[in-house]
Amino acid sequence: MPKLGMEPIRRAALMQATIDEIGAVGNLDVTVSAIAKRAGMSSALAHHYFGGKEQIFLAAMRHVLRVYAAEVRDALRAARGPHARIEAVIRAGFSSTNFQPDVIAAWLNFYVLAQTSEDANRLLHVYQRRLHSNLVHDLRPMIGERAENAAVRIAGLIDGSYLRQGLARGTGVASDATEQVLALLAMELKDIVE
Amino acid sequence: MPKLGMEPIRRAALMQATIDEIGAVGNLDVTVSAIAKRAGMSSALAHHYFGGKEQIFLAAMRHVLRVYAAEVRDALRAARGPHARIEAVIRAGFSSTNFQPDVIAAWLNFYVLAQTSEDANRLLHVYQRRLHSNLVHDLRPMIGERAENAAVRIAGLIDGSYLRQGLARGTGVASDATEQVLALLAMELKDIVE
Amino acid sequence: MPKLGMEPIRRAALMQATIDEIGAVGNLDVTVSAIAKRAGMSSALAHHYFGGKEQIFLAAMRHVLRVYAAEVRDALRAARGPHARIEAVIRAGFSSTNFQPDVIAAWLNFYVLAQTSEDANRLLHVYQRRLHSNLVHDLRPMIGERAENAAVRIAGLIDGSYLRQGLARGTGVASDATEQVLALLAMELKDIVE
Amino acid sequence: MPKLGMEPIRRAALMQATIDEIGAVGNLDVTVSAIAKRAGMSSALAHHYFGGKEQIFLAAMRHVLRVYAAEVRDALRAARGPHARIEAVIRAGFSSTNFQPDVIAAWLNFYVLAQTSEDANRLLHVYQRRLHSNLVHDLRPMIGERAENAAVRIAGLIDGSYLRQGLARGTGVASDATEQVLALLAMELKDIVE
DNA sequence: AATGAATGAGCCTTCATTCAT
DNA sequence: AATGAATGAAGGCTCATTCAT
Repeated sequence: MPKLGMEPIRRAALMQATIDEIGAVGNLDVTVSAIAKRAGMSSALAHHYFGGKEQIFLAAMRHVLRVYAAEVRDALRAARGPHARIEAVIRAGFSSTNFQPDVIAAWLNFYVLAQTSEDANRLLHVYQRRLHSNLVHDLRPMIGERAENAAVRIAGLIDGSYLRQGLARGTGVASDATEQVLALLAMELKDIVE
Repeated sequence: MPKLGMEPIRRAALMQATIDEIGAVGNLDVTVSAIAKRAGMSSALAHHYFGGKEQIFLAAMRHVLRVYAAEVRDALRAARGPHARIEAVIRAGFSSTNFQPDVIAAWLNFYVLAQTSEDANRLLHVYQRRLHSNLVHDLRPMIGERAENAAVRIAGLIDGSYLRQGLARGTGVASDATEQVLALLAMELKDIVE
Repeated sequence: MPKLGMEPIRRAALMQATIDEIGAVGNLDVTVSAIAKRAGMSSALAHHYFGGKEQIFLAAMRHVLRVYAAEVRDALRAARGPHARIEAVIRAGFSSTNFQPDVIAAWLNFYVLAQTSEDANRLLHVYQRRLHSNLVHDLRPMIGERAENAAVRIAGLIDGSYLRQGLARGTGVASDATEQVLALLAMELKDIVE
Repeated sequence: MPKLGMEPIRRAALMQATIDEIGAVGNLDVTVSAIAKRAGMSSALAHHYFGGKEQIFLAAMRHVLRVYAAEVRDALRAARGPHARIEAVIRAGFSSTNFQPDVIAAWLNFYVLAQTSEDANRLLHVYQRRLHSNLVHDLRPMIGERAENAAVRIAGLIDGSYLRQGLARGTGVASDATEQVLALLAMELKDIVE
């Protein structure tokens, strides 16, 4: 069975398994063995490829962020005009890929991990900065200098919706979350005199 | 040496020590021994009083919620008129008592705990419902049926600000968070045609 | 069964068990579990009392050194005159207590440990310095300035005999080793012109 | 790329790498992977050539012994007369080749290994017997029947010096060790009446 | 009321070794 | 000839929890 070039395959399998396992368990109290088993290999191999537990977590986190970033990029490419672009960014966050229980659980736990791990903290900051600049970039043409604060609020509400969704396990209504953020967007755009 | 009435004192000390320890460690990977030591007693005694680790966590969580609730109550009592009351509720969330690193870390971790523990989940829902109804209660006189959605957005932004604050450890700017939520409130109130 | 004041008893049992286990296994590839089992307790308790494997080793090493030191001290106390004292020091090293397979194996392994552990190195140096100064102290009255080098040779032969004894497991002839060192001593004392 | 005659080269590289690695680590807790990497090959290949870890150790040990034996042989060849020959044997042990930290560490660890491995034990005995007979062979013409015991003492001091040198890592003074053994030799030769 | 004593269970990690290519 | 892939086994260590005092 052993083939060559297994490394990327194994790594990908482990990253996905990590997300799934965190989703299944609900927190970061996840054993390397469980992740490895879910990925169909021994825990020793997982260590061989990643070096340690934290690095497995970080890789999984990067994976989630990468998927999210790709989704945003695609959505932006298809959008026409600033308003459509902002809406695209918002909708991407609540897409079926990102708004699933497993992924939400992973995000939430990554926030916790970020309190301890410098690397995790950095990754999350990258995400936040990117979201912020995406929003500002398209808000500015429409509302000028108020774009900065508006972006903070919109991003804040997105995260808040995520957080709250983490609680209501199972009954996730992505549509509602999306609508609330879009409603906020509408207000921000209409609100001439702040 | 004292023999009578130690229990409530011990329990209170343990709850506070739990918050502190979670804040210090940054996550729920907190040992009962560490908590007990911080509270100045043996871990065996901690078990004796609370029965187990999860129950210690839950008690700490209730404590945080209780403190928060008291703060809101006091703020509401001092406020005059619906607008002032809403502002009071918002400000309470970012008060110096609740917006400290330790407490934020505790909150964040309770969200994670709520994904596993039914009791924790219930407690967090109580908090959310209370916040929601507080907001709706005073928004309705001003904006009628739009109060429901507005409350969802405001509460969402409050939670989102908390979440984001958990990341920017140390550089907490409660004022900014408060301002952003108040700005949202202003928009919600002004926004006649939704 | 749990009593109070168990700590010193447990610690002593662990130290002895460590010596025995090293002797039985023949090297430092000794598991904490095996030591603990030999001492009649769980490995967790061993960790509780000593903190870790290396510290268990060091404690055992100190124990061996302490026993040796006590034996030397007693022997010195009973000896009359410089010559008798030196002979006492030499004989102590090959006493039935110190020249047993277990203890020899332990010594040999401690030498290895001393190459890695700073603490172990220090302990062994203490032993060497003490032996050296003991020898010099009583040699000097008899052979003056030649005492230094004579002491180096005598101590060296003592250690060498130990080393060689480590190989000939089982067939330990303490008497021969002692005789050889005493013979060296005789030469050192007689050798007027060096 | 080469295909023929690689085996002896690979084996030699592994033996040397083993010595180096033991010297670097300070004990026998040396991984096959580390040895193989140092020798520039995969650990699988190391197993392929030697069969297992212990056999790698034994091969390295034989290598050390072989180098030592060659050095002694050369020295003996150049020496004229019994006294010169004995001195040559002594000096060989403390030659720059054999008295280096790496090699000393290896020797020391081989002594430990000899307590467990029958093969290692045998190898070390071969060394000891050879040293002994070398010494006796040239001592006998000079001091007759006293040669046996003198050889034991000289060999013992050589080993003891080695052992002590293992401790004083870095500050190796081969000259002093040599001088002490030569001084002992002088005494043994002069000492008419034992 | 309070604690030292004690442990079973479990996790991360390492490593020698094997196997297919 | 040589190696990447893979794993079983084991070890050190931690921790929640229990118990006798």
